[in-house]
Amino acid sequence: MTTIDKALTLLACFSSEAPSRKLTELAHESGMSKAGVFRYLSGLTNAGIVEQDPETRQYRLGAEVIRLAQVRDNSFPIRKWMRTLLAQITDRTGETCHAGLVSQGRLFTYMVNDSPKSLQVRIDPGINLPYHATASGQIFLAFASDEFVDAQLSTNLSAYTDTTVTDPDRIRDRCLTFRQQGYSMSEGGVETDVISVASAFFDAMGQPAGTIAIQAPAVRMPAEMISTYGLLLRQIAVMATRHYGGEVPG
Amino acid sequence: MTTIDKALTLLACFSSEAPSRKLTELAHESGMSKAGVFRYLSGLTNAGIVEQDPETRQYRLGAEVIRLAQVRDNSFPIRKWMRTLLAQITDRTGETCHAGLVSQGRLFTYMVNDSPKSLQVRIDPGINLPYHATASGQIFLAFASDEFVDAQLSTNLSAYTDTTVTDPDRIRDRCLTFRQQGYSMSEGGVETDVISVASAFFDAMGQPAGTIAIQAPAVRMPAEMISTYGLLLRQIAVMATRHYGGEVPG
DNA sequence: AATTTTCGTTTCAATAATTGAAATACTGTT
DNA sequence: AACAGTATTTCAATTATTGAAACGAAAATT
Repeated sequence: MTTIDKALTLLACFSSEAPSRKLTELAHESGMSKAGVFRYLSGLTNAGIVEQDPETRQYRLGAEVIRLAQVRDNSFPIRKWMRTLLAQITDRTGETCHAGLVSQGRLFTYMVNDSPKSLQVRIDPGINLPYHATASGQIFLAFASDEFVDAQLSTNLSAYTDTTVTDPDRIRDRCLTFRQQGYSMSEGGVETDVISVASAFFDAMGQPAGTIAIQAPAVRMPAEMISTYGLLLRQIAVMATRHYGGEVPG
Repeated sequence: MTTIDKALTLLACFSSEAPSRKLTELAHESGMSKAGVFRYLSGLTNAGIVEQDPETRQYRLGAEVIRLAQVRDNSFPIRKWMRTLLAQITDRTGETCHAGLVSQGRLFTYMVNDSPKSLQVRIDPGINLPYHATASGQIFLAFASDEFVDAQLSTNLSAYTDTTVTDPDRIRDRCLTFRQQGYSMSEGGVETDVISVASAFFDAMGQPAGTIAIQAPAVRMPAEMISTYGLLLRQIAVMATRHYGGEVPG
């Protein structure tokens, strides 16, 4: 492992759930020495990738990552067409929807389109989507490589609610069905009384690149609506695959 | 200079103007050996910060920077209130406006709000704003430290149009006036027939952190309107400073 | 107000990684 | 088929990285 790798693994420690981190915390979490982490953070700070809060001395991501994200989006524009696709979904369903993207093996909400209704599911961009407990995560697993699925399901699968499925074998079973259907559903996987439905879009090698999902209060989601929404999402996801320059497998 | 510093300076080579770069190109531009640049890019690729186009073998920024930017925005939310401020500007003026942010000494467009009119100035987020040739850049210089101004004005100042001011001393003069006014203006600095007006917002140490600007076709910008818009932008920028947790100097 | 604890930062000699020139592999072109 | 332009890999000399421990500063506790 090179110095650069070590420095950059620190970036994985920053998430929406824990956006500001103390040095000691980072040292523990990454298993590296305090002195080393300090030096790595100094380097990242020089580049503007992270910055240190002058008051709390905690480290957080810096303004440079914003510039880089804009540049990325100009060179590989997803935002532009994704916005349109999500708008179509909310128009037709009246529900909150989001697009998930995978990076470094982690699936996160890339873009969210809020429902106009007053009772709505609230979700922010940049949130991690656990594979085993979300519709997005499961449809992703359904099309991912065996090694990837094994890696994900061999970690500790937290039960966010009473109804979270945490048994790896049951998840594998469900994913088989989801793959055939082309869409997945999850009831109360992360939060009770929330049902979500998701479909995946693919890259040029036919590997899943991201997901598109609807999240709605369970009371607005009778069984027949789930399949209707699922088919809609599958259609939209095909368009996403096309925009992405990808290929739907099989 | 540490290995990390060297690897991360490569990131500065990626911009909206040149989002995809060849290895050899990067080696030349950064003045580092080809082998070194290759290793650095490998590290950055492992972390998902950059990725290589499988066809052209060119390097571009990766999906991880998008996740990082979302996390940054959740921990230090500028987007949320900036959107509202820019909307107010376009509502009141009918013109395209943008917010600029500084990172690593470079000012770039952070957010753009398009004019509803059919004749409008087109500008994308993530574009570099040259200090000497834009209204945003000049109002930033007007409040920046002497060292910063010296550094910026001692580089080659390109003339984008016939009317671009490239004489450092004249720029310094203009900045003095702009500082007193609290807003700047630039006529045809980057593109002919475009006038822009800008104001700055500040961080907790009273240093300029970013800018807010209007860009309009020159034909819609008589002299008296420039000062009206300038005063509006100054007001809005004060609000931005407050949201940012900063302090207006003087 | 004094003490303890916690955390960030610096130091330094042993160690292990980085370094770049040159060779090699690859890709598309003449 | 040879060529030109790139991207990778190799390898021994060199140089930076390494982490334990010391230090300093701030916060929490007594």
